[in-house]
Amino acid sequence: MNKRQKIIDELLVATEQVVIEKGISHLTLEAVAVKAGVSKGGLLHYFPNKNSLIQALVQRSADNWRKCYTQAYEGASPGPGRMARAMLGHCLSDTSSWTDDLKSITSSVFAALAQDPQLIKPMRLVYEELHAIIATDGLPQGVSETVLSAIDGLWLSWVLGLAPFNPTNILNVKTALESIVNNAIQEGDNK
Amino acid sequence: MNKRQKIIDELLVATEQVVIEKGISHLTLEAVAVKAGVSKGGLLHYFPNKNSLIQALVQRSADNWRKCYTQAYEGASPGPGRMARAMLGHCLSDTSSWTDDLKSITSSVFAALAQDPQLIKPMRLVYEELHAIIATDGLPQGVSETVLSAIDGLWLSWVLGLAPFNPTNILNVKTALESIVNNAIQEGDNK
DNA sequence: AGAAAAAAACCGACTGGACGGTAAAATGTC
DNA sequence: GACATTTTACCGTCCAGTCGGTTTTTTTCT
Repeated sequence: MNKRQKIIDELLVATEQVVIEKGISHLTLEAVAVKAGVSKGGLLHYFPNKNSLIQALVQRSADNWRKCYTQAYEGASPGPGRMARAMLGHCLSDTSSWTDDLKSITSSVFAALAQDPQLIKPMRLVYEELHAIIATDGLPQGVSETVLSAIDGLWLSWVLGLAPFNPTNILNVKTALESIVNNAIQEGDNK
Repeated sequence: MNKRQKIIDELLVATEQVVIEKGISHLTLEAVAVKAGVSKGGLLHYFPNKNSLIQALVQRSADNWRKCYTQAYEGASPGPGRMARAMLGHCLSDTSSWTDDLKSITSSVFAALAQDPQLIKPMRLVYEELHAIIATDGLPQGVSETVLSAIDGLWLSWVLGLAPFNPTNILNVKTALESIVNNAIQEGDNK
């Protein structure tokens, strides 16, 4: 990674932090510049305008997200419900950097929504890819989709500020989902 | 409902429409006033500032949301999984005004996030009430919570613009959830 | 009932600050 | 010296909120 791209990355990290720490309403070029330790002009040297800054932020988050679930998928054993099991293992585990990834992804989504909802497109593409994999997950129709939706529901309600981060509830849902997935796999075996 | 409250309600509806039609970034007092057919001064006569406007909007949506699930709950037959069944019947049915309610709720959440994340509090309270009911739903631990989370995931990913509104996917998830809930109820009967 | 007074509703020009963006100068780098 | 980088000063726009005023409605008084 050359120097220019390294700086760009730092600027994007700063952008993310501003959103997380101060909220979208305080996401200004000035705030990002200060957080990154440069002047506003310096920031605008790398991104011609705010739109392109957020565009890059979203792209970065989307790429990261894709990497997340791809890794989880590859880490799970092959067979029916591979993606469902991968997500349960990765997204709902204590040890993962799940919450950090979530904050990152969500700050991008918020920034995009506040700037221009169309900017969210790269995220949508990743989501579509994810759904395409889910559709061939090999469990009875709707089961893997349910796992995905339930996980989505847990983190979205949290990042929107609707629900507190509740480990107990997450664990309960995780356990229930695991048993659902296991049942679905067994039913498939018995057929 | 007296005249003043009727006007206030119309102003809140206008606010909602502006968010839905133009996005949070274009939610200005001027835009709301125009949409409602009054002047900015007229709008500010009822709400001393933007903050109080959005505060009222969130409160209204929260009340509406509470009404939604309370009605659904009361409409479902008593017994284990009553809330889970209620939500599956109401939230994921074709005939319901679910999507309209969602747009309304979401526009409030967005407006709150853009103005001041703390304003979301009334929503959080409703969510907590909902969870309290869910916790006593009588199914094995985590099952009703999973239903709630899955439904949340479906609508949140939609309203955030991450996923298209996909009736087929919704139906698949609904079917899977119904079978999960039915199994959980039967298991309880057999014990 | 009808005039007078008071209150409530409403308007729209204006202000001050915030913020996105520009441009030229200054600094550093090869 | 040429080029990239960075800063500083500045501009124009947008927008929340103010304010003085007008109109409409309600209340009060006779």
